[in-house]
Amino acid sequence: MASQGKQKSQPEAAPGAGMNRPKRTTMHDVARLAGVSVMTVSNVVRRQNQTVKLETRRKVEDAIARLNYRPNISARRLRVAEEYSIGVVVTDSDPAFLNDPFISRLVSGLSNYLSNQDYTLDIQGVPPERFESATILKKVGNDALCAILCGPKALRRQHLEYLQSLGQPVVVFQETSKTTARNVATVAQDDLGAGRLVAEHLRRSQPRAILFVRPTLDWPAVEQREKGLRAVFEAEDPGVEIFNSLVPSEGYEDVRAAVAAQLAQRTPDAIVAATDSMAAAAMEACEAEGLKVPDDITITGFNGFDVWRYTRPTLTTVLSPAYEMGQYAGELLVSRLRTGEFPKRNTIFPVALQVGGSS
Amino acid sequence: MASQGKQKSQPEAAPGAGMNRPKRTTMHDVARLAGVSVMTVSNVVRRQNQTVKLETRRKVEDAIARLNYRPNISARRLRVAEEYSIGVVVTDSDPAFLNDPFISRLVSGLSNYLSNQDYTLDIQGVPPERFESATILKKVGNDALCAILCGPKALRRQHLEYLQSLGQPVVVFQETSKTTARNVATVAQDDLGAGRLVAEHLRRSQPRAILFVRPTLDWPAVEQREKGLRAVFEAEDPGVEIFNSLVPSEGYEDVRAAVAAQLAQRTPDAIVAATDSMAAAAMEACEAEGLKVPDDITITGFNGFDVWRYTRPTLTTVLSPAYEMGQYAGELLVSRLRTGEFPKRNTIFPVALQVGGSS
DNA sequence: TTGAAAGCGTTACCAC
DNA sequence: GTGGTAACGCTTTCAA
Repeated sequence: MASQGKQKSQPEAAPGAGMNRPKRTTMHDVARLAGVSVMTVSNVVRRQNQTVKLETRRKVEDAIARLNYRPNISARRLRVAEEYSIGVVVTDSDPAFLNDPFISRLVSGLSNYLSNQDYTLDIQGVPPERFESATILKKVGNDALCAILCGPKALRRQHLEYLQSLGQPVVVFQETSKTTARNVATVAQDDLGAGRLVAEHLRRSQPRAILFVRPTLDWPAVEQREKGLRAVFEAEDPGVEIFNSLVPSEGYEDVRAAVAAQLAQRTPDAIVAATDSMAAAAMEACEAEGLKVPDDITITGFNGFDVWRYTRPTLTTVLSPAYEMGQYAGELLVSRLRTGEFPKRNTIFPVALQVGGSS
Repeated sequence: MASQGKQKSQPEAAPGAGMNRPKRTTMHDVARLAGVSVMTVSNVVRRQNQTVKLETRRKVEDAIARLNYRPNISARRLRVAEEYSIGVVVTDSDPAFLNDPFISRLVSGLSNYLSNQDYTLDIQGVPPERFESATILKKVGNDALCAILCGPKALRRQHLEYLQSLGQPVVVFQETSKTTARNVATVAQDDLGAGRLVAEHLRRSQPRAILFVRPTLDWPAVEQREKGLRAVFEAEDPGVEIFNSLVPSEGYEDVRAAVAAQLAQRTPDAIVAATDSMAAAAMEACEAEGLKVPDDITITGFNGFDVWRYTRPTLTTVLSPAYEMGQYAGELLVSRLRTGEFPKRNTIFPVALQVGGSS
């Protein structure tokens, strides 16, 4: 409607997508205004302050402020052949890939560490079947990569090999097979131990039959949790039967329905769910069957962040150091980039059982 | 232990931080191997396939595969003067800034949309008091920015002005003051309406006193929710008293304690909490006081994603289209970058009341 | 203490 | 259809 007060002189139609993008101020503009050379501006910007006379520096800083100058990071990256940037790929079938509390904490920790080191963080979620087409992997725009992979072991291995072929340092989360590849480090929490902790805890109530509820889509962590759980019972109470309920998704409704169907056939003494939110859904199914938790049936989860507080009874779960793992991955990568070596190849973070009212 | 079979020739110690970084393959390497010029390689890489003879293209693609070549995105960005990248800044006092379900969904939606458009997403969380020092803002590395701002209105305005001064397109989330600045668009959900919806719903149970539980640190959304709530009661039932409980953080324990302290003094008929997780904490405080929800006291939340399902009774809440808002912001920005104009300046997404057992 | 020149890897432009 | 050349904005190097 009303035309804006000030009419900007239209830069002659630039070609293609760049249209209407105002020309950015560069070091040359600053240099011209300050009456110095670009090199001096560069020295000021890069805080090489020993080199620049105070008076000159003031002039330059003044010009920078007047022109609102910010350095072009792509030009710098090109010149110094470093990106000061880390890329994160998450394979997940859920489009809201950041919504998983483990992932959101992991990425938060990583992001904060990297920001403090003046690194940038690029993030991309991708469904497992399209992994190799992730833009972040097709072009070189990061010094190193982080990956959170899901899916069956063979697929994950394939993705991991693809990552290695890129020739960049990579930190892989939650992958349990050790690596000696110079370019790869793994960071995981002790999910095997987590499964064991839950098993040891459950043994006290002497269950005869345990239902393990897990999503169809494999997560490495889920595999490990089941493995740890089974290992303890096989060794200590081989009579205990552990049977699985595979749920097509981790969605609350899917899990609730699957557990309800299972309970209609057969009622175990204990339900071990692969995650806390799945445990909460299982709890609702039990409730609906009139089963009292923990008296008629016990329920436990994994990766406790908040959900365990909300349910009634509260959930027994295993606490995860996800945020710290993210930070640590940042340390590993920055260190790898600076020294040429990962300070540690395979790291496993300990976890802790937290007993709630549900078991 | 065992030394790897193949011994790589060590590139002579490069200076500084770049050490051990292997020299990357460039278009020139590909061109040399394929026996063509760099321009031809460039044309193949950029899919200018009409221009390149099939046979030539095959040769080039072969060389690319053999050398494992990936284009250097910084060089391209510098040359075309576009970043194909969007930056996201989140001000939050919680280091795990992605853990908020609203933010994690918003960013997921944004990220997915941008990935599909071959844009990269940079993300950084920063405490409100250090906003202007966010690396993502200090250098130019994105074509446009997104911001989720918290804190009191004056601070947010200051941050918004700073963003505008950068001269890049910006989408601000959850900011309610309309803007006509050519470089700024706002995307918000109808939190004022959300407050009203809750109020209208509560009126049916004819409360005399309502406790609004909110964090000390202002979020624009929280302001709006309170405003909507109060507006309805002021207009329709002016006798109803609405009093606030300010909680230092959104942490479960803090909220529980604050509400417990409040209840010890005075018991309202209804608690309206600024978010669902705060509502869950409030519910526990009521439980501890022996108050039956919803008979003795009702509880409602906002921004329902999952928490509402977990509590007993389930929470009455207002559903948020966070994921869609993120996607839409992506559309706005890409469109702005392509056409020079935002297709829409201020967008408000509708929300929906979802009645649970808690009210 | 300052500055001139070269070059990072890519693409626009234009000649062949 | 193909390729030579210049330029994007910055930093390294070295000379003044």
